[in-house]
Amino acid sequence: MQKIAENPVSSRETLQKIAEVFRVFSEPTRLGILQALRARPRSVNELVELLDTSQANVSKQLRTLFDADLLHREQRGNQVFYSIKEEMVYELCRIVCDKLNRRARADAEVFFQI
Amino acid sequence: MQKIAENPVSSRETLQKIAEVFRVFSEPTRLGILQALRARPRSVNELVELLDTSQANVSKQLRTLFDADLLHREQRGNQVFYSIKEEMVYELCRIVCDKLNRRARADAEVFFQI
DNA sequence: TGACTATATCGCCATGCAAGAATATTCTGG
DNA sequence: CCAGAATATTCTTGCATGGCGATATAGTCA
Repeated sequence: MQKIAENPVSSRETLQKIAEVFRVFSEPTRLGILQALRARPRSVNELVELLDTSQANVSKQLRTLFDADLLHREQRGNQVFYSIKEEMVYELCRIVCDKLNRRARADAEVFFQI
Repeated sequence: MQKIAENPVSSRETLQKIAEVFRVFSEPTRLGILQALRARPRSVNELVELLDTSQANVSKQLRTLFDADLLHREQRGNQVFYSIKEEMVYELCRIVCDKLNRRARADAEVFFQI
Protein backbone atom coordinates (compact mmCIF):
# COMPACT_ATOMS: atom_id res chain seq x y z
CA MET A 1 0.00 0.00 0.00
CA GLN A 2 1.36 3.31 -1.03
CA LYS A 3 2.19 5.71 1.67
CA ILE A 4 0.46 9.00 1.22
CA ALA A 5 2.75 11.89 1.89
CA GLU A 6 0.91 14.04 4.35
CA ASN A 7 0.58 17.60 3.20
CA PRO A 8 3.79 17.85 1.25
CA VAL A 9 5.01 21.36 0.65
CA SER A 10 4.46 22.77 -2.82
CA SER A 11 7.29 22.95 -5.28
CA ARG A 12 9.67 25.82 -5.06
CA GLU A 13 8.35 27.19 -8.36
CA THR A 14 4.77 27.21 -7.14
CA LEU A 15 5.72 28.92 -3.92
CA GLN A 16 7.77 31.39 -5.93
CA LYS A 17 4.80 32.33 -8.09
CA ILE A 18 2.61 32.93 -5.06
CA ALA A 19 5.38 34.90 -3.40
CA GLU A 20 5.70 37.15 -6.43
CA VAL A 21 2.07 38.16 -6.21
CA PHE A 22 2.50 39.10 -2.57
CA ARG A 23 5.68 40.97 -3.39
CA VAL A 24 3.75 43.28 -5.69
CA PHE A 25 1.59 44.26 -2.72
CA SER A 26 4.54 44.73 -0.39
CA GLU A 27 5.33 48.31 -1.33
CA PRO A 28 3.64 51.48 -0.01
CA THR A 29 3.68 53.36 -3.30
CA ARG A 30 1.99 50.51 -5.13
CA LEU A 31 -0.59 50.14 -2.38
CA GLY A 32 -1.25 53.87 -2.64
CA ILE A 33 -1.83 53.52 -6.36
CA LEU A 34 -4.27 50.67 -5.81
CA GLN A 35 -6.11 52.68 -3.20
CA ALA A 36 -6.29 55.74 -5.43
CA LEU A 37 -7.71 53.61 -8.23
CA ARG A 38 -10.48 52.35 -6.03
CA ALA A 39 -12.54 55.48 -6.72
CA ARG A 40 -12.14 55.39 -10.48
CA PRO A 41 -9.67 55.03 -13.30
CA ARG A 42 -6.98 57.67 -13.16
CA SER A 43 -4.33 59.05 -15.44
CA VAL A 44 -0.66 58.83 -14.55
CA ASN A 45 -0.52 62.53 -13.74
CA GLU A 46 -3.47 62.29 -11.38
CA LEU A 47 -1.68 59.53 -9.54
CA VAL A 48 1.53 61.55 -9.37
CA GLU A 49 -0.36 64.39 -7.71
CA LEU A 50 -2.05 62.09 -5.23
CA LEU A 51 1.02 60.12 -4.27
CA ASP A 52 3.80 62.58 -3.62
CA THR A 53 6.45 60.85 -5.66
CA SER A 54 8.04 61.34 -9.06
CA GLN A 55 6.32 60.65 -12.35
CA ALA A 56 9.07 58.23 -13.22
CA ASN A 57 8.42 56.25 -10.09
CA VAL A 58 4.66 56.16 -10.62
CA SER A 59 5.16 54.88 -14.15
CA LYS A 60 7.54 52.25 -12.92
CA GLN A 61 5.23 51.00 -10.20
CA LEU A 62 2.28 51.06 -12.60
CA ARG A 63 4.24 48.82 -14.86
CA THR A 64 4.89 46.37 -12.03
CA LEU A 65 1.18 46.32 -11.19
CA PHE A 66 0.22 45.97 -14.83
CA ASP A 67 2.66 43.13 -15.42
CA ALA A 68 1.17 41.39 -12.40
CA ASP A 69 -2.15 41.49 -14.25
CA LEU A 70 -3.77 43.67 -11.60
CA LEU A 71 -4.53 46.72 -13.76
CA HIS A 72 -6.23 47.64 -16.98
CA ARG A 73 -4.60 50.19 -19.22
CA GLU A 74 -6.46 52.50 -21.57
CA GLN A 75 -4.97 55.18 -23.73
CA ARG A 76 -7.08 58.31 -24.38
CA GLY A 77 -5.33 60.90 -26.44
CA ASN A 78 -1.93 61.36 -24.98
CA GLN A 79 -3.06 60.32 -21.55
CA VAL A 80 -3.11 56.79 -20.16
CA PHE A 81 -5.76 55.72 -17.70
CA TYR A 82 -5.23 52.83 -15.36
CA SER A 83 -7.92 50.98 -13.47
CA ILE A 84 -8.26 47.95 -11.26
CA LYS A 85 -8.62 44.68 -13.12
CA GLU A 86 -8.75 42.33 -10.16
CA GLU A 87 -11.28 43.00 -7.45
CA MET A 88 -9.42 40.53 -5.27
CA VAL A 89 -6.99 43.37 -4.70
CA TYR A 90 -9.44 44.88 -2.25
CA GLU A 91 -10.25 41.58 -0.64
CA LEU A 92 -6.58 41.03 0.12
CA CYS A 93 -6.11 44.50 1.53
CA ARG A 94 -9.26 44.24 3.60
CA ILE A 95 -8.09 41.02 5.22
CA VAL A 96 -4.72 42.51 6.08
CA CYS A 97 -6.27 45.70 7.44
CA ASP A 98 -8.69 43.68 9.56
CA LYS A 99 -5.77 41.81 11.00
CA LEU A 100 -3.86 45.00 11.74
CA ASN A 101 -6.90 46.52 13.39
CA ARG A 102 -7.47 43.46 15.51
CA ARG A 103 -3.85 43.49 16.56
CA ALA A 104 -3.96 47.19 17.38
CA ARG A 105 -7.07 46.66 19.47
CA ALA A 106 -5.45 43.74 21.31
CA ASP A 107 -2.38 45.87 21.97
CA ALA A 108 -4.58 48.63 23.31
CA GLU A 109 -6.40 46.23 25.62
CA VAL A 110 -3.13 45.05 27.06
CA PHE A 111 -1.79 48.56 27.37
CA PHE A 112 -4.86 49.96 29.07
CA GLN A 113 -5.56 46.76 30.99
CA ILE A 114 -9.14 46.71 29.88
CA MET B 1 -19.47 74.25 2.52
CA GLN B 2 -16.42 72.20 3.05
CA LYS B 3 -15.13 70.27 0.15
CA ILE B 4 -14.83 66.61 0.91
CA ALA B 5 -11.62 65.14 -0.36
CA GLU B 6 -12.69 62.13 -2.35
CA ASN B 7 -10.94 58.98 -1.33
CA PRO B 8 -7.67 60.42 -0.18
CA VAL B 9 -4.79 57.99 -0.09
CA SER B 10 -3.80 56.68 3.33
CA SER B 11 -0.77 58.05 5.09
CA ARG B 12 2.60 56.69 4.19
CA GLU B 13 2.87 55.05 7.62
CA THR B 14 -0.41 53.21 7.20
CA LEU B 15 0.53 52.02 3.76
CA GLN B 16 3.89 50.98 5.12
CA LYS B 17 2.30 48.82 7.80
CA ILE B 18 0.08 47.08 5.29
CA ALA B 19 3.03 46.62 2.95
CA GLU B 20 5.05 44.97 5.71
CA VAL B 21 2.41 42.31 6.20
CA PHE B 22 2.45 41.51 2.51
CA ARG B 23 6.22 41.46 2.49
CA VAL B 24 6.20 38.67 5.04
CA PHE B 25 4.24 36.58 2.54
CA SER B 26 6.48 37.48 -0.38
CA GLU B 27 9.09 34.80 0.19
CA PRO B 28 8.91 31.15 -0.90
CA THR B 29 10.59 29.74 2.20
CA ARG B 30 8.16 31.50 4.50
CA LEU B 31 5.18 30.38 2.40
CA GLY B 32 6.53 26.84 2.60
CA ILE B 33 6.68 27.08 6.37
CA LEU B 34 3.10 28.32 6.53
CA GLN B 35 1.97 25.52 4.29
CA ALA B 36 3.84 22.92 6.33
CA LEU B 37 2.20 24.22 9.49
CA ARG B 38 -1.23 23.81 8.04
CA ALA B 39 -1.25 20.13 8.99
CA ARG B 40 -0.11 20.61 12.58
CA PRO B 41 2.41 22.34 14.80
CA ARG B 42 5.96 21.39 13.90
CA SER B 43 9.39 21.65 15.44
CA VAL B 44 12.13 23.60 13.76
CA ASN B 45 13.92 20.42 12.74
CA GLU B 46 10.80 19.01 11.14
CA LEU B 47 10.52 22.17 9.09
CA VAL B 48 14.16 22.00 8.10
CA GLU B 49 13.63 18.48 6.74
CA LEU B 50 10.50 19.48 4.84
CA LEU B 51 11.88 22.63 3.33
CA ASP B 52 15.29 21.81 1.97
CA THR B 53 17.12 24.75 3.42
CA SER B 54 19.47 25.37 6.33
CA GLN B 55 18.45 25.36 9.98
CA ALA B 56 19.71 28.89 10.33
CA ASN B 57 17.47 30.05 7.53
CA VAL B 58 14.41 28.30 8.89
CA SER B 59 14.97 29.87 12.30
CA LYS B 60 15.35 33.25 10.71
CA GLN B 61 12.19 32.98 8.65
CA LEU B 62 10.31 31.64 11.67
CA ARG B 63 11.33 34.70 13.54
CA THR B 64 10.04 36.95 10.78
CA LEU B 65 6.71 35.12 10.79
CA PHE B 66 6.54 35.18 14.58
CA ASP B 67 7.30 38.88 14.76
CA ALA B 68 4.52 39.46 12.26
CA ASP B 69 2.20 37.86 14.78
CA LEU B 70 1.34 35.00 12.45
CA LEU B 71 2.70 32.12 14.54
CA HIS B 72 2.42 30.69 18.00
CA ARG B 73 5.56 29.42 19.69
CA GLU B 74 5.69 26.67 22.28
CA GLN B 75 8.77 25.24 23.86
CA ARG B 76 8.72 21.54 24.81
CA GLY B 77 11.95 20.31 26.28
CA ASN B 78 14.70 21.53 24.05
CA GLN B 79 12.47 21.63 21.02
CA VAL B 80 10.33 24.53 19.90
CA PHE B 81 7.03 23.96 18.16
CA TYR B 82 5.48 26.57 15.93
CA SER B 83 1.89 26.72 14.79
CA ILE B 84 -0.40 29.04 12.89
CA LYS B 85 -1.91 31.81 14.94
CA GLU B 86 -3.81 33.62 12.21
CA GLU B 87 -6.18 31.62 10.06
CA MET B 88 -6.34 34.54 7.69
CA VAL B 89 -3.02 33.26 6.43
CA TYR B 90 -4.84 30.61 4.45
CA GLU B 91 -7.50 32.95 3.28
CA LEU B 92 -4.85 35.22 1.77
CA CYS B 93 -3.06 32.36 0.08
CA ARG B 94 -6.29 30.91 -1.23
CA ILE B 95 -7.23 34.20 -2.86
CA VAL B 96 -3.86 34.50 -4.54
CA CYS B 97 -3.90 30.88 -5.71
CA ASP B 98 -7.38 31.33 -7.14
CA LYS B 99 -6.15 34.32 -9.06
CA LEU B 100 -3.12 32.43 -10.38
CA ASN B 101 -5.31 29.52 -11.43
CA ARG B 102 -7.76 31.78 -13.19
CA ARG B 103 -4.91 33.46 -14.99
CA ALA B 104 -3.37 30.15 -15.97
CA ARG B 105 -6.70 28.98 -17.31
CA ALA B 106 -7.15 32.20 -19.27
CA ASP B 107 -3.66 31.80 -20.71
CA ALA B 108 -4.45 28.24 -21.71
CA GLU B 109 -7.65 29.31 -23.41
CA VAL B 110 -5.79 31.83 -25.48
CA PHE B 111 -3.01 29.43 -26.27
CA PHE B 112 -5.29 26.62 -27.34
CA GLN B 113 -7.87 28.95 -28.84
CA ILE B 114 -10.68 27.29 -26.95
C1' DT C 1 6.62 70.34 -39.40
C1' DG C 2 7.52 72.23 -34.67
C1' DA C 3 6.20 73.11 -29.90
C1' DC C 4 4.04 71.15 -26.12
C1' DT C 5 2.13 67.65 -22.98
C1' DA C 6 1.93 63.03 -21.11
C1' DT C 7 4.03 58.80 -20.33
C1' DA C 8 7.81 55.43 -20.42
C1' DT C 9 12.50 54.07 -20.03
C1' DC C 10 17.43 54.28 -18.82
C1' DG C 11 21.40 54.78 -15.78
C1' DC C 12 22.65 55.28 -11.38
C1' DC C 13 22.84 54.99 -6.30
C1' DA C 14 21.50 53.45 -1.85
C1' DT C 15 19.03 50.36 0.81
C1' DG C 16 17.07 45.98 2.18
C1' DC C 17 17.18 41.37 2.47
C1' DA C 18 17.82 36.17 1.57
C1' DA C 19 21.16 32.85 2.39
C1' DG C 20 25.20 30.47 4.24
C1' DA C 21 28.99 29.82 7.67
C1' DA C 22 30.29 30.21 12.09
C1' DT C 23 29.13 30.80 16.68
C1' DA C 24 26.19 31.43 20.75
C1' DT C 25 22.46 29.98 23.64
C1' DT C 26 19.29 26.87 25.82
C1' DC C 27 17.77 22.53 27.26
C1' DT C 28 18.29 17.50 28.58
C1' DG C 29 20.40 13.47 30.48
C1' DG C 30 24.33 11.49 32.82
C1' DC D 1 29.33 20.06 35.92
C1' DC D 2 29.87 18.07 31.06
C1' DA D 3 28.48 16.45 26.44
C1' DG D 4 25.36 16.63 23.04
C1' DA D 5 21.13 18.07 20.71
C1' DA D 6 18.00 21.77 19.26
C1' DT D 7 17.41 26.41 18.28
C1' DA D 8 18.83 31.31 17.76
C1' DT D 9 21.93 34.92 16.48
C1' DT D 10 25.75 37.31 14.22
C1' DC D 11 28.50 38.45 10.31
C1' DT D 12 29.17 38.70 5.64
C1' DT D 13 28.17 38.56 0.72
C1' DG D 14 25.56 39.05 -3.36
C1' DC D 15 21.49 40.46 -5.56
C1' DA D 16 17.10 42.76 -6.22
C1' DT D 17 14.73 46.94 -6.28
C1' DG D 18 12.79 51.67 -4.86
C1' DG D 19 13.73 56.17 -6.05
C1' DC D 20 15.59 60.08 -8.71
C1' DG D 21 17.29 62.80 -12.73
C1' DA D 22 17.75 62.80 -17.44
C1' DT D 23 16.13 61.43 -21.59
C1' DA D 24 13.30 59.03 -25.01
C1' DT D 25 8.89 58.16 -27.04
C1' DA D 26 4.19 59.07 -28.34
C1' DG D 27 0.30 61.87 -29.05
C1' DT D 28 -2.02 66.58 -29.86
C1' DC D 29 -2.56 70.97 -31.69
C1' DA D 30 -1.20 75.03 -34.24
